[in-house]
Amino acid sequence: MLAGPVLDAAPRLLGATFTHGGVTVRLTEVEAYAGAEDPGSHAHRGMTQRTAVMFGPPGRLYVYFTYGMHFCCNVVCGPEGEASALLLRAGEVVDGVELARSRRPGSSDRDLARGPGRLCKAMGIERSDNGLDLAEHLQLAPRAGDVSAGPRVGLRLAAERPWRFWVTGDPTVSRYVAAKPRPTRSG
DNA sequence: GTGGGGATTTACT
DNA sequence: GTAAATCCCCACA
Repeated sequence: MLAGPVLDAAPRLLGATFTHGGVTVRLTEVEAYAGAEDPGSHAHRGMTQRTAVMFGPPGRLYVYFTYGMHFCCNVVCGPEGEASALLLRAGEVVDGVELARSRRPGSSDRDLARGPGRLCKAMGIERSDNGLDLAEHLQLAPRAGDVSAGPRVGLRLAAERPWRFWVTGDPTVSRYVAAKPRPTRSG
């Protein structure tokens, strides 16, 4: 049961607070990536320089760059060598709101960290934070509300696995958008 | 050394 | 709702 530990950790992370760059966020949405066996995970093709952090010990931050302009961050949750992690998809800014606003001008408070790329931007997370030890950044807390589960977002492989978890009814949870097929540039 | 794809967001219609 | 923006990473030769 490789997926076991990650899927178990997901509900516990919801409601927890994550502090970085002077901003504190209450996590409302996460997404599980369960090791090398998971076709949707970056770790699927084995350890590379980029995914090395995922294969390392739990409790560290895995940051990656995507679509040429956005960072996304994960919390490594599985034991060392398993490469399981939870993508932090959304949260509510509960402290450092002004700093978050300055990083995301034009955004409403509700949208400050509503989405993985937005969350990283609001918190000032970037490539240099890859591998960061989260021991003093993550604070588990009692969760207000129930947890829902559903399909993952944005993936073209194994997206149907119900490994996205969110706080039921929370307004800062991102809207589900199915992966869009990309047109080939060859035409 | 080169080519193709990606765990997204934003602006415009 | 649809389209565009844009760097990095990985696989192959």
